[in-house]
Amino acid sequence: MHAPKRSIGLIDCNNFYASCERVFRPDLNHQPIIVLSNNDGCAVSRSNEAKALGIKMGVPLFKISDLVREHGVHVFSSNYPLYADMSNRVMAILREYSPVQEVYSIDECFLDLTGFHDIDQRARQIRDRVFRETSISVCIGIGASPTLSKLSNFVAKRHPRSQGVFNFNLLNNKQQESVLKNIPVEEIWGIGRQLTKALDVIGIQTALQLRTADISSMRKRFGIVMEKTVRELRGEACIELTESAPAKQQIITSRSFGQPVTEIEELQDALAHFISTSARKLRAQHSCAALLQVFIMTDRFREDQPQYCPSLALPLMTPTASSMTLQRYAVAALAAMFRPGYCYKKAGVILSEIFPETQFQGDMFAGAPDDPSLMATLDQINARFGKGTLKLSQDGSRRSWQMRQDRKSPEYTTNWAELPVCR
DNA sequence: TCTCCGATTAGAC
DNA sequence: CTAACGGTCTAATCGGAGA
Repeated sequence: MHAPKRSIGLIDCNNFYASCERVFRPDLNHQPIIVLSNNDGCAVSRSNEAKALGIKMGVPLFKISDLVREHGVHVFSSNYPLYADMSNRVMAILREYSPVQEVYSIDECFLDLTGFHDIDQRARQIRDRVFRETSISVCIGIGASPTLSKLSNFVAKRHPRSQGVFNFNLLNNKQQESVLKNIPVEEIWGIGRQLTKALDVIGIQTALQLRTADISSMRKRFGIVMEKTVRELRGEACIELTESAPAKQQIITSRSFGQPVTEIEELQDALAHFISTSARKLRAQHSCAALLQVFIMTDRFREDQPQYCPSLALPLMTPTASSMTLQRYAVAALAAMFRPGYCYKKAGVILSEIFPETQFQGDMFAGAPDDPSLMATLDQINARFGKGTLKLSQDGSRRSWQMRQDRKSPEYTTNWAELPVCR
């Protein structure tokens, strides 16, 4: 007896960040748009028109400035509060269509559609409803495994004839083969640049060739991940959907600076801010951390300048989630590492060795532990009155290090103060 | 020789 | 005018240290 064939759906928003920007700027429909990464560095989302101009994913803005000027490409800084809010709206709608949802990233989610009647029809309903209620268009791929659902999503995106929905399960073997033959291996989930190169060496270039490769020799040569990928291509679901995200094992906050930083005070201010962000995330998942790592670095692209990229790991005797305690350690680490005379371009903090907070509460022999109620109060006030209402004195008084965001749209859906006013 | 651990690699978005 | 290239996260694997 083998398991009945499953129908996994993968719903992916089209050009998500660019689409979010267009929801509130309908005048930009049919115009080329790009959205930039942090610090206005690289293009990370492009409307179809921008793709048609040849703007590649991840290209730095300065390399396409001519193209942008000549074709009047509309350029936006990333507006995460807006994208996160739009994402929540889309995901809430999708959740209504299956008892099993895994939100995989800000713009895509898996739905287990196994057992539903007329799945194609249901997928089209989902797509129409999401567009009607959010103005975001999505494509839906369906397959017997998560890998096949991703692959089907790729087909749905690439072929307009599919009208945004492609169900691999409806194909006979001959049709499956002709689809897989036309998909290059690098489009398969889990096959990145390095594996593509290594597979090419042994003559595997298409999804069909990978599906028919010998499992045990693929495993021996490439490891367990590859074995699962091959099995999934054959319709055997090896990757389980996980509905609730497990607590993070590691929390990183790091940023490139808007301009080079030379003074220790500015780095201190930035690190204090990064600690606040990380510690808040830590408390939100009811954890505490036993290891703090701090790093600062110069600009690796400036080969003409001296480079210095120190980092320091501080094991914490008592695990903590207190912003104050962590800030003190971070400042001490910085003092130990800092060397004057360098142009620093980036810094960050890493919290790891993360445990549930309860595990370390009420140890009366550990000396004076951090008082969690102080941080809880701070979090509550900020939740009620807005991010940054109350913060510690180290954090964020100096702004020279902040990232560039010259072209950010208003936070239309989450901030009254940024709503454009009609007059 | 086996096991554990930190560092490195690869991938996703 | 110039200079300008992102941020988080996980899992697997590797290689050395210590049992």
